[in-house]
Amino acid sequence: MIGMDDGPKAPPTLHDVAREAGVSIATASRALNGSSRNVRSENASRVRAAAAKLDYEPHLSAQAIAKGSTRTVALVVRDVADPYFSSIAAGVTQAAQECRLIVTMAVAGGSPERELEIVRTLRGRRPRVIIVAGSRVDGSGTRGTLVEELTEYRTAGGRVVLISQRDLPFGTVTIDNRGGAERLARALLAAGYRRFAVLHAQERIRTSRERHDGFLAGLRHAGVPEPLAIETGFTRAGGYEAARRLVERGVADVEAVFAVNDVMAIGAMTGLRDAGIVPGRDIGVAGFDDIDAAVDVVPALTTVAVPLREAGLTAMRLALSDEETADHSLPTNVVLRESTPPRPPT
Amino acid sequence: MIGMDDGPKAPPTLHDVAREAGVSIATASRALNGSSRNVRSENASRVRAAAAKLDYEPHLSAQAIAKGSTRTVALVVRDVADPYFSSIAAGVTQAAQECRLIVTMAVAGGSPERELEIVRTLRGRRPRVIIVAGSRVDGSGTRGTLVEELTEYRTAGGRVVLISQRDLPFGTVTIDNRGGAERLARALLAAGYRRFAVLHAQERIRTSRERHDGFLAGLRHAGVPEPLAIETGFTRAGGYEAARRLVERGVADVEAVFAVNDVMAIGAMTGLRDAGIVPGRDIGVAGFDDIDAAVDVVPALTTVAVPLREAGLTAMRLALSDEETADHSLPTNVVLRESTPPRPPT
DNA sequence: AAATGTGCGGAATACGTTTTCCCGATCACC
DNA sequence: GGTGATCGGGAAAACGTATTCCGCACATTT
Repeated sequence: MIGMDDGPKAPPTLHDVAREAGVSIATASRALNGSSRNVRSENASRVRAAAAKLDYEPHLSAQAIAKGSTRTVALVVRDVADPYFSSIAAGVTQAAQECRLIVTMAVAGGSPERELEIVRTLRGRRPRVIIVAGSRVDGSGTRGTLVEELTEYRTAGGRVVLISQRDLPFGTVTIDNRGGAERLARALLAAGYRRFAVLHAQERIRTSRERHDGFLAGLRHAGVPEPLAIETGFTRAGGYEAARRLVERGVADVEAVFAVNDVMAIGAMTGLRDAGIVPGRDIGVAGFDDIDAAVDVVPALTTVAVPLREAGLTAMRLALSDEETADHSLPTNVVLRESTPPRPPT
Repeated sequence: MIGMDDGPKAPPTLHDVAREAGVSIATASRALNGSSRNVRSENASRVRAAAAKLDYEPHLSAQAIAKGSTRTVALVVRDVADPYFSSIAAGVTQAAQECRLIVTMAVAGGSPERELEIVRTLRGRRPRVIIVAGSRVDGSGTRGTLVEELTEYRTAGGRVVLISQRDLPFGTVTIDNRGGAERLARALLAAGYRRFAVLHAQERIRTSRERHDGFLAGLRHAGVPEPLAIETGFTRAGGYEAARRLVERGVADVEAVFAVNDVMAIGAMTGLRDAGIVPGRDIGVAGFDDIDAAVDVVPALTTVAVPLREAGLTAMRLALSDEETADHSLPTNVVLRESTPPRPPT
């Protein structure tokens, strides 16, 4: 036993299995992944036995290169830890699993450059599908080359699906932000609210813009004053800060605050409360997304439910369908809760 | 142009690049990924130019098979949408990115069989590292074969790191659940609480057990009555339901509720409130994890902060270090908030 | 019984890289 | 000017699998 090498032992290959079973590797390959060709059942079972005995697992890279295609789908998101994206990821993962596909995830962190770099190196993995969720901005400079990159990938036979990114020549699944916000506005009008403040993010963030526009559209022709618009960050901290600004300015003339997403709304509620204004009693608050926390907050948050997991599922299905550039829009649902109690008519 | 095939155009290969640059593929390969060999700088730049012109991206599977190793790390979690795991995933992803590694994620969904199946097929991808976070149970039947599978993977040269799973012969990073719960118990005692209820999950869920045990240990020798133990699901719904049961039973003799994680605690708060008992005023509530929602809930939740992202980072670092089976424990921190106000001495 | 088909095993090739090995050219040194 | 070393280029082998192609044995038809 002198000189025995205890280093890494190479995993068994198809060759080993074939030898163990006493057949050629061609037969072994055919036996293990049912090809169009038949193999005598006795040989087949011997091969299977050998594979089990050696604990053989096919080398996916080798298969990929031999077959010229992989079984992976690449998902790029802005941030895994954000419930918005992780819900989408859960949907994608679930749908992929049903098709026996493996999903690999990359995190772009909100940087368009990083996003571009990721998509570029992703091509090297030759995934069957690339799904891009939540590119941060639109219309900006690097966006163009991202489109080029994806187009090139598609001409090489890949499938591309974008989530929450309209107007690009790929399959897209979008959220009905505009319609949801519009219906929310109407619901708030119906509840007796008349004077609003809107907490929104930068114009270039499309989701924020769409929700803001939709809300204004819902208010139109209702004869209510133009809402006060406050620009802030797309985060909880942004909502908090905006609420403070709102309070400083004086809040007597606003009856309800609409924040373009739930985390902002929740931050705003805390901000208002810290300033002595009780959400749901002194002022109405509404958000958008219906994240889990919306029901746990007090008062429970009025919001617009967005089927995020569903969006992931749909994206995956769209990718596997044969429509190249379908646009699939998902409906949103207004959910009224205690943060916007009906307001007695003045 | 008749008969022009507009179908998928194969992406350029190293061969194409070499031809374009007028050199051999060997030279092209050497020029593109600085090998130990030198190539004349003129040739090198011509190759680079050709690669850029053709928009060449190396086929990672081919590289993997030629080099015999990949640059991927495989992460298996129970559920991406759960903030607990997505935070860990964020940490892993970040650390991996720093090392130019790609992370692929698989979701086990809390099923040990599925987990085993995943790890098995994962071997086929020959990742450099496998990180398993939150296997659900321990000591059970399939656990054994999972260990076998991972051991085999390691003898083949792979690195294994387990998160939140002690006592297994691999690198592990664990959370100091016991200590955190113990200190939480002491803090609550110091705040004047004496009579507790503990909302916990099944015994086989290790995290739940450790936190429960730690809490009891913190209470020991304090001369307080044995806490009331209520078993329920490890989820928000479980917490809600347990709270209802607690209220039905009669809640007069409990001063504070400790739920073994935050989502349970938050569910319990809602459950209590729905029954007319106001958390933070009528009864104290504490959780564990310090998820983001803990501060947005009203009253803000007393809890034990767990460095989840950090756990992911540490796991990745541990995997890349050369200690085979180090055990890295991460500290936890008690955070007192409004859900457990100091209680006036009776 | 010859001709034709059919079922199945195996050798060989392909996939896109990296790497080893060989070979010619240039250089340094005596 | 010969000898050896160094440098860099290219041919070819290797990685592990899928698949094409060839050939053999056997069954079916005429």
